[in-house]
Amino acid sequence: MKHLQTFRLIEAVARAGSMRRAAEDMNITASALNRRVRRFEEEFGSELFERLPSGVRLNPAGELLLHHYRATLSDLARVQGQVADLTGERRGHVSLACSQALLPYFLPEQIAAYRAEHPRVTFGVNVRDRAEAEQDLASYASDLALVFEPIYLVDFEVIQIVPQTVHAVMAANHPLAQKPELRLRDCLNTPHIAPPARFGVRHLLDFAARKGSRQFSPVIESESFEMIRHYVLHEQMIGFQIPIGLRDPGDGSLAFRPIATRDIPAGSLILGQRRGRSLPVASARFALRVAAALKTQYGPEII
Amino acid sequence: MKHLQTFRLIEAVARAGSMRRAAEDMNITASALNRRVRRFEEEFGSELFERLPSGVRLNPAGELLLHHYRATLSDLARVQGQVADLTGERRGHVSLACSQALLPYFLPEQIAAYRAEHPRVTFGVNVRDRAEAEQDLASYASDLALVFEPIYLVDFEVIQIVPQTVHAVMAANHPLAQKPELRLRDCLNTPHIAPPARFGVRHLLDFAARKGSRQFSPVIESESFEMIRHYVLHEQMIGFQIPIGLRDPGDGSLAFRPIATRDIPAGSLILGQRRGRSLPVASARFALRVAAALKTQYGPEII
DNA sequence: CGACCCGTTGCAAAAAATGACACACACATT
DNA sequence: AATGTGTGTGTCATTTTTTGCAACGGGTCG
Repeated sequence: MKHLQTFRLIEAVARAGSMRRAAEDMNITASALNRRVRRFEEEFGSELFERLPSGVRLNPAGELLLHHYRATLSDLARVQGQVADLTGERRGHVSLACSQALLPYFLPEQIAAYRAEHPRVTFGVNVRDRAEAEQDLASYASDLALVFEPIYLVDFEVIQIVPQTVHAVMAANHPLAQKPELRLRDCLNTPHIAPPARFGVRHLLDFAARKGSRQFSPVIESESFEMIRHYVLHEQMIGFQIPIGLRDPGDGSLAFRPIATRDIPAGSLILGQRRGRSLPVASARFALRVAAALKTQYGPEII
Repeated sequence: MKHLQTFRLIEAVARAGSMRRAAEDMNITASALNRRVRRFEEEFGSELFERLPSGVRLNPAGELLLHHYRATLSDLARVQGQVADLTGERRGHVSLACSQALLPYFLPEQIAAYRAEHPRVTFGVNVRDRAEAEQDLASYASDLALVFEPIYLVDFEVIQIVPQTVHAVMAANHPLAQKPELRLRDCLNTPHIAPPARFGVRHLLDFAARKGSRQFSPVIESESFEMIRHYVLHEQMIGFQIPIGLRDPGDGSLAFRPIATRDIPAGSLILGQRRGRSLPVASARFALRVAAALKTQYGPEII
């Protein structure tokens, strides 16, 4: 949209931290860029940047304006989606921030099913930890977030929430695989592999261990849930994951068992959006579908 | 704001119903206007108008876009208000739609008090009946609405609500002025003057009369509450008004008495805004003040 | 001090928007 | 049927706006 060009430039300047660099990024001269910014500032009635010897930085007014721009952009996308709806062709773009556990099974299934109905809708999947996901929503970088145990919940509007019990993942021949349900002490007393503290599963584990005056001390820490899932096949060790990220591979190699909820209470997997925002049509529809799937597959027990 | 010029033109075309007329309104030629509209339509990806032999009319896509424009405009005004706040000078504009009863005493006092603190804030007061007020909010023509007995309440967010008992207004020497409280039958049995059906007070009167199998039939119908208030001084007749629009002139000429709430239940005077909208700073502050004043002066009895 | 990067400005060239006019078409009046 | 008036839309010269280039002043770092 051409009428937003000035905003795009301002955003580029804010991102680059320098007029000249931004000018290069946007393929215009520094002088042209500078004059557009100055002209806009005059019209707007306030400077947008602090001019430092080393470059520029957004001042509070600039922050506010940039926020307005992002909100405007988002609303315009929504309108264009609705218009596309009117003309019959469902197109659009869905961007979502999600936890790793959703990647192997749940999200591919959901996206594929949605795209089977609406082939012109494109997707952007951003893997984010709990904190990043909410920041993504706040900056309009993602329309939706699907995260396990989000943190702040400010400006975060819950669309659907389902409980997820922490499961231990291990090789099928692991001794603990005999028991139908594991206790926390079983896990702490055997070598284990887990993600770092910023992930929801680890957070629950740490918290539960501290509560029992124990310490959770993994032999291996890995950011990749996929690596954890595979590693337990190579060494007698247990990993951790939530049910939505687990499925029996069918070859009998992998086993997973729930950990007693009296030791570790079930965590919440939450689908949400930025509070008060009207999502683009495609994102809103996809959110409905995901919410329904979550409820069907993992609801409706009370948390 | 220059970057919204195209939207302004589109709005003008929609309003005028004709390119040429809109061009004249906006002081450009029809060809220039036409090209801007066409160019935008192409960029936007959809036509905005139905081209009829007699002119143009917004199509659904155009309606959606225009709504986006108004929302954008409103948000930009809010941002500018916040920026003005940052720089210390409180300026801005408050537009509100209100019922007539607020005009003689309540609003002038409130606005004057507010402007005493913030002289750079300007006001737009639009007198609207119950239906129009809500439409004003929906189209962003007014930031706030202060109306008696609003109708639809869709997309209407209540900020403050206070009860208002219908009062009879009459000359001090009117026989009914002897009683401390009037019954509905007293009113129906004496000549009366009232506003038309679209006003809240009349609505309550009609409704109450029908309920008692009577009919409310005023001798004079007037849209002007001021005229009603003055007319009862010239002829032995009773008019109707809510307390917020009444004050003893001090010369003993006018009397007003409540009508028993078991005959006519108290109506609601409601301060509200468009649902989900973030108001400009000035409007939000003014709303807070008005809400507090309403609560102090007419609350907090339960309705 | 010189080299470098920063934002900013003057001026001429390029690009975009505009105004004036002509055209095709639909409808109402003559 | 002819005419007149309204509509939207093209064409082209003209005006306005924007841009690129080069230069300037000021700050920082080696």
